[in-house]
Amino acid sequence: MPSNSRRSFCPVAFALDKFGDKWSLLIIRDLMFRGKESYGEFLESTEEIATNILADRLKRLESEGILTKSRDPNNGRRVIYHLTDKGLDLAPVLLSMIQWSAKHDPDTATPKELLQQLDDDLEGVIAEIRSKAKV
Amino acid sequence: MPSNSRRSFCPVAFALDKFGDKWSLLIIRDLMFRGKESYGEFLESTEEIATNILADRLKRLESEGILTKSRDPNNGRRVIYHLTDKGLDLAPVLLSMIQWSAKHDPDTATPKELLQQLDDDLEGVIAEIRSKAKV
DNA sequence: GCTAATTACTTGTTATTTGCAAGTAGTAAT
DNA sequence: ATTACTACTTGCAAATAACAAGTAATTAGC
Repeated sequence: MPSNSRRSFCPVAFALDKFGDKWSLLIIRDLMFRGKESYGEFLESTEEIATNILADRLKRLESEGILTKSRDPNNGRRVIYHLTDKGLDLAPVLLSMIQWSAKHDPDTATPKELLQQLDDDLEGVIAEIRSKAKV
Repeated sequence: MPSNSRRSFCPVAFALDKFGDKWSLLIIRDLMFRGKESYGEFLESTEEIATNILADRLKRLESEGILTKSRDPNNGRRVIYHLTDKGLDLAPVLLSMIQWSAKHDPDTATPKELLQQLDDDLEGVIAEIRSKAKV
């Protein structure tokens, strides 16, 4: 995106332009929390993203440097996606959204233990996410 | 929204369904950080939201309990909007987005002092936002 | 009280994006 | 060589957003 097409130089607008839609953060969630890494796995999520939208978002997120695309060395027809450091830096955004929803959605699926962990040691949770991703 | 129309019970999906579009968080930003409170002030922001979209988002955010609508007691033709506690609880989400953009957008407009404050005393910044809103 | 100016929207139309269904292409297994 | 698997692409209809214009309620000035 050329810089003269930006809506503004506001950091909130910048972030929204990168992942501010109904699907991008769900893909990032799948990568960050659920160990998913392939196209087919993303399609299986209960929110049921459309296949063309998934392809589009993966392309955009890759071009923004939030994730990377590569071949699975064990299965040449499988493409695997991973979060970059830039993508992993979104952990605090996701985690604060999870905390907000846990507080305001009576039917949230978040386990109480994770919420406790987030309250007690947010940095530790983030470090754990990073260390799992580094494998 | 009836609970059977939910995409899932994932907290990330819940949050995205409430404010996961290109405009909602910019309105919340204006309320939270810029002291804006009226329709006309929101329209003035540099991102140039369309007037029908603004009306729609204000209605949605109000119905979700994120903001409230009232008449300005000093000017009866002016409607003023304020964040509820539920809306103020989004401060960590906004602030983590600001931190992410500050790190990854070379042209970000965020002042260095605020970034330092966020690193040093995030809770203090959030408390300040709350206290300013309580007026 | 009448007129003009403010402020907050609504409405109608066009452009863009999404969602759905189907099809294509490269790689692997047999 | 054939079939299956995996990752997409394409075409079309529906929904959403953007743009331009108009309406309604309130206030301020005369």
